[in-house]
Amino acid sequence: MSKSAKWLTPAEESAWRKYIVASRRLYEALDEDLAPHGLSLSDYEILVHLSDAKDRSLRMSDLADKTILSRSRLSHRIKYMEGKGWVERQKCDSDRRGTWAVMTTKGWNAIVKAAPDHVASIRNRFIDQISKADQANIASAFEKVEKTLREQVTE
Amino acid sequence: MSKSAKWLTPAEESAWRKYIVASRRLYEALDEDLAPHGLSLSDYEILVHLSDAKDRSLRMSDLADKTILSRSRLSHRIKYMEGKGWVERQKCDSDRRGTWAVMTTKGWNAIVKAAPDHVASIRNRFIDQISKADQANIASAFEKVEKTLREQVTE
DNA sequence: GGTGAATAGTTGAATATTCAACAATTATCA
DNA sequence: TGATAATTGTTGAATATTCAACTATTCACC
Repeated sequence: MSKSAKWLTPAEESAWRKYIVASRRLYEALDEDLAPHGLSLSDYEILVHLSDAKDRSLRMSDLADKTILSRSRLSHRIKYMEGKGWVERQKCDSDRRGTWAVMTTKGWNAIVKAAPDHVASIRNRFIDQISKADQANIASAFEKVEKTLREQVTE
Repeated sequence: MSKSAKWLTPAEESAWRKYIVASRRLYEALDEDLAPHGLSLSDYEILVHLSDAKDRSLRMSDLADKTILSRSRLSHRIKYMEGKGWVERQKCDSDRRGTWAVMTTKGWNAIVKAAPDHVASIRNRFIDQISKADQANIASAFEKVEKTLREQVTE
């Protein structure tokens, strides 16, 4: 760290503050909207990635990468979701260290039921509040941020 | 919820995904950068708001609002920070239900020491990755999002 | 002035998340 | 081959956060 000790300009500070405050509140709101379905935002993400995957199955480590969850956290979470009957674990044949997380029909039903509300929630609280142009700006800006982040990790 | 069941267009979905993924990683990175100073991002925020305040003091509830932390969480956190010697609590005279959180010199030193690294971290990982124009776009877009969120709460 | 509702803040128990250690397996490579 | 390193995933303990209940005080208002 401590490359440059250059402070933020007022414009930069404003962008940063507004982004961080809105993000925190947005996350909170989406999570609340999802709560009636008995899902947290990260549980939802887990189910989404599983439902997109071939055979609705994913190796634990792939799922952890996709959801940006630590392996340990995912393990604990999957244990919980197993209890709910939303997923099952299966031993992996090709790599015997591995485990498949497999979404059940019950899990599929849970996400199908939650999805319309969740999408409406994203729309009402985020997408519909910003212009089409800003959507594009945000997409490209954050893609850049993420790309750099990815590169910086291995620096 | 469930106002409109309208799904997201590809452009909308892309904006949403890129924003959410980058945000998660960004948060993670900033938190890691701060860790060597023995601070989490929210501890840092608590100290920032205190150091900006008159007499470096804030009522617990004001501090909770500014930092977007629940009162309970703030209470626990302040207890921890009291242990570190960064803040003290003082009974409030004008409203005897109240408590002031008061930053100590030690707390001030802690944040002064951490600030340059943290700012550099925000700069390297976020601000410097986006154009000036996008900074402005992001500021206004997220301000809008936050404003709506604030209004929606009381709906 | 007194009563009931609202607010400030804390607390301990319930949950969730991180952290460090671990077993099992596979990859690397001399 | 065989030794060492790296990867996968889990576990239990440590920490952090939420949740619900609670005390104390102030506010609203008759």
